[in-house]
Amino acid sequence: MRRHNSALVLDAIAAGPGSSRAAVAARTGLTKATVSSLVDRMIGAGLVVEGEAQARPGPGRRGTALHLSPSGPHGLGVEIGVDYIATCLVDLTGRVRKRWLRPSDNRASSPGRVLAKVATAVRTAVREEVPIGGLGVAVPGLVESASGTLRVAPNLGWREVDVRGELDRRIGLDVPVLVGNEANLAALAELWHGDGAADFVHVSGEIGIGAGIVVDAQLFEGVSGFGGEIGHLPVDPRGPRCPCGSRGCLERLAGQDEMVRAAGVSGPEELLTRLAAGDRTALMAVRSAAKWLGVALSAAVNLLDLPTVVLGGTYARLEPWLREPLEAELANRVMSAEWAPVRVVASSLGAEAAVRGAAGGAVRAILADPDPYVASVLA
Amino acid sequence: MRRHNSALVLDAIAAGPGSSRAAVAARTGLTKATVSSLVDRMIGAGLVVEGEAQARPGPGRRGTALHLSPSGPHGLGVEIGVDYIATCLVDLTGRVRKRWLRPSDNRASSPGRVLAKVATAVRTAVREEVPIGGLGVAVPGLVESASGTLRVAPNLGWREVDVRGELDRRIGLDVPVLVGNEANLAALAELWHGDGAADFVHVSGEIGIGAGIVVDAQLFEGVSGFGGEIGHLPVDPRGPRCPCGSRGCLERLAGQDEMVRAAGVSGPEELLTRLAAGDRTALMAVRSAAKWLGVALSAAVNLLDLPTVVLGGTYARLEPWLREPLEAELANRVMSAEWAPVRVVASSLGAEAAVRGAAGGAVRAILADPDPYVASVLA
DNA sequence: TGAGATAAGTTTAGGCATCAAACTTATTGG
DNA sequence: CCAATAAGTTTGATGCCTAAACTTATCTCA
Repeated sequence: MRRHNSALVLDAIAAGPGSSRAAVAARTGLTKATVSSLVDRMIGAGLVVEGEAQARPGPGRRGTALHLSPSGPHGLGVEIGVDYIATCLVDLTGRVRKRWLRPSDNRASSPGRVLAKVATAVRTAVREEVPIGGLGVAVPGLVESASGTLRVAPNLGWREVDVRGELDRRIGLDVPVLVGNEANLAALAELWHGDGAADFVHVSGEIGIGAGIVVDAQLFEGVSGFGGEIGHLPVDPRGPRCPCGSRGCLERLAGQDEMVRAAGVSGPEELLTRLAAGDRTALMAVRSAAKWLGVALSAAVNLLDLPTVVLGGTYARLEPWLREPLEAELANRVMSAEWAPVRVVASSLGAEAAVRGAAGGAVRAILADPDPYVASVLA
Repeated sequence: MRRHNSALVLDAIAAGPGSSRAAVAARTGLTKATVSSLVDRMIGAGLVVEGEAQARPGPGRRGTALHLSPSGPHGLGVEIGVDYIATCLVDLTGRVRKRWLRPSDNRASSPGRVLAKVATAVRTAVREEVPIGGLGVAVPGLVESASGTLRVAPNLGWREVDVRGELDRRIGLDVPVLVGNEANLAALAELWHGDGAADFVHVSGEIGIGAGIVVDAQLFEGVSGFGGEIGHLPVDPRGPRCPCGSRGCLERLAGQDEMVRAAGVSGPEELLTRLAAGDRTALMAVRSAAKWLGVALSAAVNLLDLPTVVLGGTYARLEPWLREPLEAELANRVMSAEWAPVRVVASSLGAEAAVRGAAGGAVRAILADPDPYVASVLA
């Protein structure tokens, strides 16, 4: 009962920062008395702080503003990329306190060695002297989220790695550890920090192509966490062979590597300069990727009836060149398109989305069900 | 609180019919005292009945078996087909008490005239003298389930029909009215009465092709209830024009009408006899439909990672001829297929699934949240 | 400047569902 | 027929919520 209502109240405060107790009561349908007692508990636990009394138009006592505490528990996010390890520390409101990025060729290292680096990164962040409420880890592969096990990460060459267990062992931190697929966490970050859309596919093009599907403000994980794995949708049955064993996979036709190869450049940075300069080969390469992306996305959009496509990762920066051909392809293939066209937008977080999602996920767990945390602090 | 626990307890009784109060307590984690009081309430409201005391292996008092009451509130389901109106009455356990089927060319009638017939069907069922706890209506079109409004039903030629409102007006029955898409309700029926699979796509081929997607024992409705509308997935970009305005829609290539046309027969019945007789044209027609079906289903299966495809409606009876080419197509196109092949099974309910789903949905609403019903009965 | 009006937030008394533990009832087996 | 065992009920305590009265703070108007 209290558990449920605590979540309700905290959610109201998060949704409307600066609300008074009375406003929260009106919003949640609880009585002022109940809200008062729950809020006091959460202030005691350091989740909520009181702010200035707000002005009001007419007569009457002014309400005291309530906010999520910026010095409350922080979420620590780590992203294990193919060639880097990114870390960031966010507070309850989602603001980034500090971030780190260190290059690391994880493809060439064993899981053990990489996780040791992750542990070092975590220890560095812990030195910031802010309370850590949870740890989130984003990995570019298939994750069984319940156990925190990485089943397979093709682009790292890893299989069956008990990420949660390993990290629990390597860092003495007694906090919940969330392990998630990089694309899924990026989609969640977009949900929390984006333009407010609650239904979309978020495609992030890094070395691989991942998609996170958000329906009704909830991540759609699919049956075995495999949901939304769009990278290996076979878009061209007669296309080139893919390391996964199939033919004409999206990733093979629209991934970063393929764009770079087709454009004849050294990497994504050069690709961007060439595009800006109007280089014909580069433009063609991106246009072709957009077309294949459109084929795969239209299947998702048709089936799940999603109104929005968010371009994340490398695709975010390529948006000016991707958008038009992608929208054309979608308009052609999506059945409800002429009635309600699919919106294509660039992610506001870009390549940073995954870490932000990992860090956010760690604190969101507290926000979604604060009572256990409150109880543990007050005990 | 009580509301939540009532649902918990009733769910335990439904899942394990014949359990004792003590067993339910163990299963739900509530105390025996709490379970006793909740069960007594539900017995009072006529949802639950006590059965014989069960034998037990050792010493100790025997528990009294608890069952969902077969004389409790019944669900009344009505299906508005293109050329028939089907009705059925089911009890809390899902057993069919009685069913009706009357031919009716609904394509040629106005919504008002058809809904008048539905009202008559409802009145007939009410004469059975069993308590009606809810009414479910299955329609072959796009439904906004919250309001009970039919947005559009291409195969009936209807648009914007307030089905719930109209029926509320025409029948004096004061019960909740559930309006749902025929394919979605059929999928739910399969979930409740099928072989226990909790994740599948259910495709039903009637005049149109509808799909219901069930993930984690929950119907996936999509953003605007449009989810899983597979009938107009464009499977062949260069295919024939479809009344919907697009080209090469699945429905146009694999629907009942197309199979019948391609086989050169008068209707589905004749198609079946010809198939049984080994008629070459009929076999080819079905094989082609299976191929297109495979194209559309593989997109769904890839994206949602579903392990099972259920053939419903007319397809259920065609399963012996559909299965092999369909499985071949899926094996080819589904990425995870060689690792975990997609199972193709025939629906156990066939053409009856939609009515069953409508009737079941009406009572499930009570099972899922019994307290309001209990309160209203005891008041 | 002060009384009246208005609204925020707190206190208090009461209700209701749950739980733990004691108790009653039913059954088996020596 | 009595000890052991388990189902189900009764009882008293606890915790959380609510309604309603109360206190505090602020504005407005005379």
